[in-house]
Amino acid sequence: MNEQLRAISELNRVIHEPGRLMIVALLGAVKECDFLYLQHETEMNKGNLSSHLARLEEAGYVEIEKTYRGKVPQTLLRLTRAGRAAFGEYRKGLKAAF
Amino acid sequence: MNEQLRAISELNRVIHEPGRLMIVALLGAVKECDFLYLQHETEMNKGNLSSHLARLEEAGYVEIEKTYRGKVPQTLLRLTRAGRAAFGEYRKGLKAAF
DNA sequence: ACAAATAGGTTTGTGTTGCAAACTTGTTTG
DNA sequence: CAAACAAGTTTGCAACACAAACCTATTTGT
Repeated sequence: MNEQLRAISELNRVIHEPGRLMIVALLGAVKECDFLYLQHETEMNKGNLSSHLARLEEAGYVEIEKTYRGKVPQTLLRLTRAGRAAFGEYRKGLKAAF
Repeated sequence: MNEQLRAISELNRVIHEPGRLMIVALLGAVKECDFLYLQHETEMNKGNLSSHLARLEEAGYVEIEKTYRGKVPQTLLRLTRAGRAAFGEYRKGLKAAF
């Protein structure tokens, strides 16, 4: 197997999925944001966004902090160190592939 | 939605799947090859490879020609014009995203 | 010569996903 | 105080990726 194909086959699937890739790319840029901002930016519906976030949290890539802004609940999201590292690796993989 | 996120969300899913991405990348480089060469290069099993190829053919991205080399059957694969175009778009999308 | 193994794929079965609709819990508005 | 709204989560389902089993023809071993 050549290096290009190996790089492709080793791409992290959790991050590779476009829905999650959008989330990770955004969080990589803004450090922290809330659920609704993310929903607006990605144009995903809530259900979809919620489950992608759960998967990223389960993978240890995203921290989910449930808090309040006054009386309205607010969910804050940020990449973990592992998430940032995994995203870095993913981009390195892409570079190696293309 | 910003341009980076839009580029990600518009990535062609048929091509995005790593198994198929390997196939398309390889066929983009070699113009034509047979099933077994592809299997060796990608390290996929036959079943998996066969179904990814079927999906690419159905999308109009790959041509599958069943022929013989002496008495042994040989399946030749190549990208169609549409496949080449779609792969080009996909790479442009990646560039726009990262 | 003929049974068993090999070659080259395809089809089937199954566990995972990605997705949107329906639901939940709390708050604000008429 | 009922109805609408906000902020998410859970559920249900169709599509998918993957490998095991299968198929058909040729080759090899005895």
